Amino acid sequence: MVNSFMEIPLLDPLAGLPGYALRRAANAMMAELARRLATLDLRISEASVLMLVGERRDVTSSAIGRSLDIQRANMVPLLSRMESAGLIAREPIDRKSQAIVLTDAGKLRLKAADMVTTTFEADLLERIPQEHRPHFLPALHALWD
Amino acid sequence: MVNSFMEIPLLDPLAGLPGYALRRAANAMMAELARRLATLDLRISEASVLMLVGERRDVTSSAIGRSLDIQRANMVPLLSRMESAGLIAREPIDRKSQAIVLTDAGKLRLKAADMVTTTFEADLLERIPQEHRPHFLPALHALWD
DNA sequence: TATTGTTATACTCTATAACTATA
DNA sequence: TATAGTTATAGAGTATAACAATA
Repeated sequence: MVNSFMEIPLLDPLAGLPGYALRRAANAMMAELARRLATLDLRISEASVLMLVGERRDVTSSAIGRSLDIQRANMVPLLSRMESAGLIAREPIDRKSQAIVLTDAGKLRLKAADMVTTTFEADLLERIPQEHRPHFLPALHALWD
Repeated sequence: MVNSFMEIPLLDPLAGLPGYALRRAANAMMAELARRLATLDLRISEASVLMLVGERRDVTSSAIGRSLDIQRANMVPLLSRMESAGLIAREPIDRKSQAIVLTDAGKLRLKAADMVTTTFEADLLERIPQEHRPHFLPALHALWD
């Protein structure tokens, strides 16, 4: 053993980088959210679809994808799984487009997902010291758009 | 066409959720960083390894993984690719462990990666309005650990 | 006993190209 | 012409289980 302190993670030299910290924080929080949503047999992307469709009408697969930044092609297996699970149904808008709507089971699952995410968001904010808390969402939005 | 406003992304009902905004901001920023590092033929994980190993000595594959939150098993293909690219080499510590060290080419690539990430981090911070900026890193660290 | 390095495997997310049909 | 829905495919990250060899 050349260096006996080798195994002690003294100080992460990358921790001071906002971009790196952003990635680590997002990974940690999303892993926690995924764990909680798994109790409802939902992935994060599926819960997002439920919440989005629950508040809108006549939302097509493509429109959902644009909102959530998921490509058209990747919406196909996502919505297929949700349809197989009985959470959503497709209703024709015209001969080209279909509206994604929630089934009764989907609405019920949405209620449960809303409770989980509400608790999750509250827990997340509570971890941030009060003086930093009001600045968090505005800072994120500045990066997002 | 049932709803002519269907295609207009009026207001994302999920945008107010800090967790959702955290994910979107991290995705957007990491996509941008990945794009910039790609000009150096580096992935984010590879640049992270370069920066970590560049500041330490006798760091084993397992220790790097613990620092970067990458599992042992997933370090294997990562380091293999970097070794094939001539960026790192392995030096025996004992008959069980190997130290990951930077080759000359690795040190050169690290310098380039440092310039890219320094610019990236500065650009990231500049996008955040001044009054929110000092609160960003502390808030992220509160979520991370 | 615990840890290192490794192999194998599988799942999720993401990205691109291409095609058909319809607006 | 542009858009919707789809298929196929590939890359990247991540997760678990298992194994041999060594600390």
